[in-house]
Amino acid sequence: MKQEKDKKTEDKIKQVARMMFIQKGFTGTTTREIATEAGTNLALVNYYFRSKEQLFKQIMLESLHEFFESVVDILNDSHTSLEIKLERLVERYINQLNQHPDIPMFILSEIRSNPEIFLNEFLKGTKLRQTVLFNQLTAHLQEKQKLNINPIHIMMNVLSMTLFPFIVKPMICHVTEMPEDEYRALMLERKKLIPMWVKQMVN
Amino acid sequence: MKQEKDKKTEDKIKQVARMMFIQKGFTGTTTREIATEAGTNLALVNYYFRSKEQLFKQIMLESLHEFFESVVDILNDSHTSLEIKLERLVERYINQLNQHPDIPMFILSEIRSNPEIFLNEFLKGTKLRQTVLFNQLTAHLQEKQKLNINPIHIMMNVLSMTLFPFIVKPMICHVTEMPEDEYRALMLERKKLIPMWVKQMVN
DNA sequence: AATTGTTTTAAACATATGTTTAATTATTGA
DNA sequence: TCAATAATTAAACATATGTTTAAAACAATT
Repeated sequence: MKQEKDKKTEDKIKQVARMMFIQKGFTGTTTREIATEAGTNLALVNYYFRSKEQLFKQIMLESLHEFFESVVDILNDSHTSLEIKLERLVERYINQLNQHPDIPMFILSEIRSNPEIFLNEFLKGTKLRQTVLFNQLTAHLQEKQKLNINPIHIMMNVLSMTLFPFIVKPMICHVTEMPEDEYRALMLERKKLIPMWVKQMVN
Repeated sequence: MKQEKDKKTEDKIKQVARMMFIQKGFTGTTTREIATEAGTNLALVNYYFRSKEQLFKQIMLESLHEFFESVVDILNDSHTSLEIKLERLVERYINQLNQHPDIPMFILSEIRSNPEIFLNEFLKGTKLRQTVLFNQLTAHLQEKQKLNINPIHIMMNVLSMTLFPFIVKPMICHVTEMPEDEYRALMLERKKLIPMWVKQMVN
């Protein structure tokens, strides 16, 4: 072991690579850029991570984990009502997205450019229909005589209204001539609004 | 002029390039692939379109036009009510998306990898706040005493619920274990559902 | 201080890819 | 038919980029 003052080069490379991959994707990022940005030598990227692809996979796995982990325990909490789950889910997701607004586009872009590998390798075993939330939602729609509405619709609406605004932020800010911080404030309002709208849908 | 039987090579190149750009993005597509796929010589891509970038810009402009044109006349029709506009907007968008489901991701990916150039060059002059729909929506919310809800929220919800499901189709089909045609059927149901949900939001 | 193992470096390698060139072939109009 | 213009081709060019190599610098242990 050598240095303690500045972060070990291995970590520095990874940290820089994460930022760049998330911002510009796998093909949009070069090993030389990573090395330069990390203030190290080009060969060290391969020395520590074997290949660009290995490095990428590590980072993608962590991003996915970060992205799903934060909500999976809410989805499967058997002690809370549907309403509470909705509120918590949206609240936590929007907080998460405010901190890491580029993660969804990062994941979606990589799915697009490599669907099979991505879905099979990274997302195997992720089953939405078996969550507590999904079952509660299904039961609730039955009670309310809304059998014509597939619960997937409602799940999709929650995800759509929560995630999509972050995905299209640059575009919306542009076509509405809205500064970024004003947009961010709007996003925070949605923590209360989305659960309210969804409740209207299912009642 | 030479051939009439098969489409002129220039058109063939463009047609093939469009498919590939939309599916795999700018950096994910090579001029050699385009040439091979079009059954022509590599140099002809540059012969007819000067550069890969020129070719891309043409295609992107057309895609954007295709994407916005189909709805801009609905947004600005001064003879229809808010309700009718919502219904028509969602209906037409979903039809459009069923035919070209990859266009949104295509546009969003390119914005991501090149935000400034994209927004300034391709989207200048697109102003959502000046549409008839936006004004009607604003007035409606005032009438209904919903001044605390920024009309942008509602616009965003319409776009979110309409577009997002197409963007995440591969992912959702995977985590819900749903075949693609079943998913497509769900999407068609949303033509009626989304306007209904949005009306609940604003009333 | 010498040995050993780790980290860092510069350079080279191999390949991919956008672009250009110069020559050849095909088409058109006089 | 023939000259001029357009279309096509194979090859070369220039550069970018992931990866590897071999040597040097460094750190730690004995």
